[in-house]
Amino acid sequence: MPELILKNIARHIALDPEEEAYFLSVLQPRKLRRRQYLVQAGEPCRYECFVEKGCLRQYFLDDQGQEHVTVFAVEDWWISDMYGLITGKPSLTYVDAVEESELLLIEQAAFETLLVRVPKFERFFRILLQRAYVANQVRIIENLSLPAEERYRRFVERHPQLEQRVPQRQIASYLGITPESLSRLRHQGAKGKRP
Amino acid sequence: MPELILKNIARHIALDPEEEAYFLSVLQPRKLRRRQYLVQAGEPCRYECFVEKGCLRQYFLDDQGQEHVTVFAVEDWWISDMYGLITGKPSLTYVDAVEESELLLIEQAAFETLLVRVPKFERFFRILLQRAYVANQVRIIENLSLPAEERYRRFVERHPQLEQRVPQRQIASYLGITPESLSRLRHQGAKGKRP
DNA sequence: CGTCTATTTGAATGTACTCAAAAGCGGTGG
DNA sequence: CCACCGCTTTTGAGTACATTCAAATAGACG
Repeated sequence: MPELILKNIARHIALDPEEEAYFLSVLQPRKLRRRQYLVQAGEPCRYECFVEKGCLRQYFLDDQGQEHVTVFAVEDWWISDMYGLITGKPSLTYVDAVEESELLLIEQAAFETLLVRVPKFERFFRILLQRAYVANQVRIIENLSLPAEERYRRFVERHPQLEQRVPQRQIASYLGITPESLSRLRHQGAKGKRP
Repeated sequence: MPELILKNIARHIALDPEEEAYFLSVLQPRKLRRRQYLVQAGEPCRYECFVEKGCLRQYFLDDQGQEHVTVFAVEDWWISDMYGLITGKPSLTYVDAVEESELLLIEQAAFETLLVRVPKFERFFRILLQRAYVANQVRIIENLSLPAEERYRRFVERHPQLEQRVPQRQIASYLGITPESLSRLRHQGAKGKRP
């Protein structure tokens, strides 16, 4: 069944049959209901996670208890609390389901073992991380240099699906603006078209 | 001589003597004067770069021709145009020297070969990238959730050295504010202490 | 249906910005 | 050594965009 994840991996490395079998044996399927947590901040238990179906979000709470969404992950994406996964320390972030989702998890210890037993995965995750790094650089750049309206425009352009699936409140959080501001942007932006 | 880079690497992987010798043979020492470019946007030539001494900055130009600093790299840090390095396409960013600097470069092709011939480096750069990823996530979070003054406070806290070595103009750019605003922050922040 | 949360709208506020000009600093050449 | 030039930093005034607080409306879920 896990066609999707194998295709995802095949984009960057080629597994022989044994490696593939071993990899599949490491995966833990899991379903998540809307609003259900995969990871909670402060919790020691962590996974590398691949989304087969549905949509997850990652967020953290600031000093005032405000939520800030850092990542959305839809089908064919990887998501995890990278900090927790690397350091073994308690997570800094929460990950929960935006909608009913089907996941494939790799438990932290199994993840480390996988990297040792099939070193090709070192390469695979390095490439994944490089892309994530570049994407984050671009996001930092855009957050700093673009007005909110333009950031919103680009967000919709890049994630046409998400616009419909995720509450505006959370998109506003991802963009770093208040829900009120996003609401105004959306309506003013539409109007501005006629002279 | 290149003690520093070997110690840097030894933090995550252990090289045997041959591997070490090969690695050293790949390094190209280079000195850079103040304001001299290592990489220019649009240029196809790219390196993975380790800073032995001095300080580099990475930045890009937006549509209006404004500079935006994305990274400072001092001694014992790695810096590169990751986008160019991954994709082989022309760089999106500029990298130049803030002060007289001594670098160790790995040319792009040599870098790919290194990863193949000494796969331990896949691991090394994966770990490096994981840390960079987390740092970028934190930066995104802070840019979105903290007022400029607090961002400045934390920047100084984390990079006490840079405060002295880099023009305020560039720090302002890194923080995503205008030089005027940074100047005001610095002076108001100091005053606010007495009732 | 009723409750709870999300979204919209309004009014007042504030933070950071733009534009403009003065002051400071460093380097260069007469 | 001093005078000048260019660039950075500071300071001031007016402005704009996004925020906060508050309240009304709309939607979703049990």
